[in-house]
Amino acid sequence: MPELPEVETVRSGLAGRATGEILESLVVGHPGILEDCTPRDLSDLSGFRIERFDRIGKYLLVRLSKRPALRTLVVHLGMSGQFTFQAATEESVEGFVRMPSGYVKTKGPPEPDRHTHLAMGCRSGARFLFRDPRRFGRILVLDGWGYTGHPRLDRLGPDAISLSESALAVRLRERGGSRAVKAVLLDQSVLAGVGNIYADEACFEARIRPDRIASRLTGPARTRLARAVLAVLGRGIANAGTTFRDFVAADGEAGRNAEDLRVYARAGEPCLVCSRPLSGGIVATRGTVWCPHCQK
DNA sequence: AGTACTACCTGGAGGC
DNA sequence: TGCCTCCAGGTAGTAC
Repeated sequence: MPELPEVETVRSGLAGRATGEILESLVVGHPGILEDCTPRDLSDLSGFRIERFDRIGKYLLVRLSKRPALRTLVVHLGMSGQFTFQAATEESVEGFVRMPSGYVKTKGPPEPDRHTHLAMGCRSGARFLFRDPRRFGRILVLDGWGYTGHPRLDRLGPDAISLSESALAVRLRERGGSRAVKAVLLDQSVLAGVGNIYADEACFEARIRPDRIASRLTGPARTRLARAVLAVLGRGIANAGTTFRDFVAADGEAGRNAEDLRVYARAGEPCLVCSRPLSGGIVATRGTVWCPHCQK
């Protein structure tokens, strides 16, 4: 679901197309997705210009300015969140786009529906939509442009792909503790950005059982794990994210990484290395898949 | 302090 | 066909 590679795919897609837009009308559908802010705080962003898009872990940070004021719109996609952008030139009517040849069905961003919890119209006529059927996503408005300033952000460890392989290995040693390797990878205060899919993929690539106690890993195993984390996240970004059901990039396109996954959602199917059946179970309260032969 | 577990939420899949 | 139950999972909060 939206983990670091998916959020990075959204961020880079927006950075290229939506930077410079000026917000005009901000309409909240379901206030439950707002955290520590009100619909009024959102509508007060009218007139702010989008200066850049940043990301830390699974959080998208939309940097806004108006005269001396700086704000950050923080977006977390939860499990099923979609944050899409439709440029003014892509005039659409109920799922259709007007082209020179007439109206044609669009494969682009979704149209507003009962799962659309925030719509942001821009002065240019462009539009952002935040859609999230399961409503695990959250939106916050913060003063300033920091990477801290709210408990959610203050708790985060370093962004996973901001670390070198050796720094990541050190981090895993210092913050490993007496819990499963998978629990450590999922702990956003250790490392920000890894979720259930990439945790399983990283453990497989490092040939480490996800239920191994982290503090008992050898040095070489930690190094393999650090390398694997960076590798699987890098592949995910290169493939524009993993789409199982809901994830789409800012332009509405699905990611291509699902076909590159080696263990996630493949319990019972043959291991791509040894051909023995993959095991499935619960580790750190999450559905987990691993190869009992290849991962020790 | 560190670790473990549950509530939140909905759509889709599977059983009968 | 339709109803029911179960499952997915990121995070905060609570329990131990």
